Amino acid sequence: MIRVVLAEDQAMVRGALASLLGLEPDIEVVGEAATGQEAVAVVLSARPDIALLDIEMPVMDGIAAAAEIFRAVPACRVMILTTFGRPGYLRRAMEAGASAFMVKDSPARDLAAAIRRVLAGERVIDPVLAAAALSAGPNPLSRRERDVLGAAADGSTIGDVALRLHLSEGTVRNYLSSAIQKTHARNRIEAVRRAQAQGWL
Amino acid sequence: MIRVVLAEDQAMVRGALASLLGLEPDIEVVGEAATGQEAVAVVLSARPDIALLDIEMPVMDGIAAAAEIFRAVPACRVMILTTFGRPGYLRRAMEAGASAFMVKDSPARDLAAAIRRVLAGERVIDPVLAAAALSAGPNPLSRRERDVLGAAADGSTIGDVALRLHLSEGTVRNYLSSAIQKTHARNRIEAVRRAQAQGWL
DNA sequence: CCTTCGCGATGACATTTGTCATCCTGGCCT
DNA sequence: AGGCCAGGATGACAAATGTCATCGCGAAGG
Repeated sequence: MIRVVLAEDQAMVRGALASLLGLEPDIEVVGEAATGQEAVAVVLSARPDIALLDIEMPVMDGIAAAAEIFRAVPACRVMILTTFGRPGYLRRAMEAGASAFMVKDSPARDLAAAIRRVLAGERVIDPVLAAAALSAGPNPLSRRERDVLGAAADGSTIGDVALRLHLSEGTVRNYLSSAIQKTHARNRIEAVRRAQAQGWL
Repeated sequence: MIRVVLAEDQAMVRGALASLLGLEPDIEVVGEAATGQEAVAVVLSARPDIALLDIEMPVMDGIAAAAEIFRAVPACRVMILTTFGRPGYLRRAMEAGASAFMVKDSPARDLAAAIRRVLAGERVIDPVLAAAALSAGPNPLSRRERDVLGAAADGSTIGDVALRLHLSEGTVRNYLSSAIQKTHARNRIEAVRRAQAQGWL
């Protein structure tokens, strides 16, 4: 039996995926989690063969959880299953030691197949996404540029961001300006959208 | 047997939900769709007892599909199952004739139960959301304010929006300004976020 | 050792944005 | 007929935003 731990924050989707995997005769869901933190804990106690993680989760996101599981339980293969096929996500997932990266709009039948392939030692990566990630290149934003852009994403004014990050307003403006240029955007909002679409941020 | 048509754009989630419902002895999934348009067509040909619709779908969203199904196939009860519990969504779904509104982070077991209750003639509405919708009140934005705010949501400049909507720049600024005030926001970006969070837009 | 680069800051500047008062139009309601 | 309101427009003005040049500092890296 292939023992799987499932992490996904939307309970109904989590339950549905569990029932989907339950249909497979050789797969068994031995644990569920709603946050990344919970996922790490469950994997530590259940010691599954596979950890199937969503990325968008509260408390700790799936990529951070992947890194932690990869470090603490090397015997457990980590698979990422996510809504948004963003090149930056794929890159970061691979760096975190994930063995697979797939998106939720591929067919349901592919999931079990991917699990078996991963267990056989293969790496499974959505081919469309792999191409996109390669052509997109790495994240051009510096650490600070990401921080500032991220802090401005919710509509905060420059003053707010400066306060929150303990920076001068002028400095915030400068980082924002360079982020705008690096993303080829025309203003802050476009820069945020572009960065999010690429999985930088 | 309760005959259900399932509309959801993410194939894997759709398949997983189908398998979840397949576990119920008295429920049968007789059709699936990935867009609202497809959902209407499938319901017209399959004549199910229940149409279970996601809201965020391409081509035609779930609310528009709900209205169309309610009009064309009154015997079919429409249920909305969505990621985002936004008060405005609930309100619009009810106006479109939906019999149920639930969010994907309630437990998986609730889904089949809700289907049975709807078929028994009940209306099923997430209680937390119902309270939020009542306290939030109706959408304060006028038709035009929504258009303009929606067109500005992707980071377009005022000039872009004016061009796209065939308005003068000054007019766009005025509508944007009043939308900002009605949403109690401090700038365009906050206004967009607030409006989206409420399900106006 | 010298260069480069990231971080942080300042000051100046042109644009964009948000706000307000005001005007015109055509429905709609009484 | 008169009043009211939404849509559309203009012009003026203050505030926020985006850009640029320039400076200092310290950590790599040749």
